[in-house]
Amino acid sequence: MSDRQIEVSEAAWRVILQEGVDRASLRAIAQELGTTIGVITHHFRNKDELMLFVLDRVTEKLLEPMQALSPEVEGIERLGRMLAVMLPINPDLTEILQVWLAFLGYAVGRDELMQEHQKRAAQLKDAIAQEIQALQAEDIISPRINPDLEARNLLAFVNGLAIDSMVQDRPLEPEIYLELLNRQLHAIG
Amino acid sequence: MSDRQIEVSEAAWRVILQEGVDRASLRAIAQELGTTIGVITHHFRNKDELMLFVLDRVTEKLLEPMQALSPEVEGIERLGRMLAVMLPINPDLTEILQVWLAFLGYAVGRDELMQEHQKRAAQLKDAIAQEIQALQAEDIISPRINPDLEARNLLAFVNGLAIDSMVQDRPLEPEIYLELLNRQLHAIG
DNA sequence: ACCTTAACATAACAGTTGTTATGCTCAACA
DNA sequence: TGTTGAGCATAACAACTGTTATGTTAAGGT
Repeated sequence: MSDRQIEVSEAAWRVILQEGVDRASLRAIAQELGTTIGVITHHFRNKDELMLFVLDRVTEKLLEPMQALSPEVEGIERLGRMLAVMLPINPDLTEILQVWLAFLGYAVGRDELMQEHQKRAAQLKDAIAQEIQALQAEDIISPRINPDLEARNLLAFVNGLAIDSMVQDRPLEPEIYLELLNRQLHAIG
Repeated sequence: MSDRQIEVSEAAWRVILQEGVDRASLRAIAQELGTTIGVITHHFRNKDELMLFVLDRVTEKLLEPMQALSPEVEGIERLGRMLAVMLPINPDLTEILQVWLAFLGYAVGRDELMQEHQKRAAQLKDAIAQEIQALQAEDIISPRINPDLEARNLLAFVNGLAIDSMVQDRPLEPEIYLELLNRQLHAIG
């Protein structure tokens, strides 16, 4: 994972946002980078490898802030914060979610790529489920609920809100997204 | 909207599911149809028009069962049924949702196409919001909640469940999706 | 019998795609 | 000083893209 690879992937990132995944050709990416395709072919075996690299960066950008959460944040609020990093509440997150959605749609009809999504979704789900279990151990959440199911439920909700922000003509105010998320958490705690 | 146009769009539908939107070329669609591309070019001005036609069919297949709901079904159950037609609880719906997701991802970086999605999403949202208002008029739902916001909230949830069924390695049981939806409805009623 | 038109098939078009091979340049090292 | 390799540019490749023009065929109407 060299610096140059990251630069290339970020050029690809921008092309995907502006033109769409399927139109993110090597030449278009190279142009966005301000070079020729030689740079890309030198740093990546082929296009698929580059695309997977970009997808990796999407996952990173979502998982990182989750794992970087201060240990001071505890209880239900911690769970809320973990989920809030997937909410379309600032331009950065909106970008990430757009690229994620582009890749997800791109994976329909591409079984191998869809499996990659499943791997990453499983990671996310496990992280949330684990946190729920921790909260159960602290008697903050009822032991009767199923951590795995609840994690999927919550992730479905934040994913849905991400889509909402793109398909509704205007996204809701950030505070409202957060409020809706809190309502979900309240239903558990 | 001739019969032949529908046949072509359904061939396109199948190619999208099996190969992906971006790989649904005119030649691939014609082959799936068992003809040559002459059929397509004769019945559609260009490819974009065909694609929009397919997108229309996605919306139809979601809105139709919503509007076809028997007037006997009333109250909260009616709202639930309206939303349940977007749940990944049978193969047909799973197909529809996959094509929808493929198109949605395809729309990232294509502003015109994204606006089409927004139009259709607005239709859906209005239908749900209207039903909520009706329930408020019948004193079944608190007048304090915002129909529009609640409609977006509920749609986000069912959309999220649709995504869940694709990115999690195994979809949940149909009854569980329905149960999760019911929980959402309970939080309102 | 003649004309028209719908419904295709076929072919050619210029443009774009990812991949591969080859060549260049310059810094690091022996 | 000579050699090696990384980093990149350039060019050529066959395969594929949507669009358009031009046939062909058969049915319907007059």
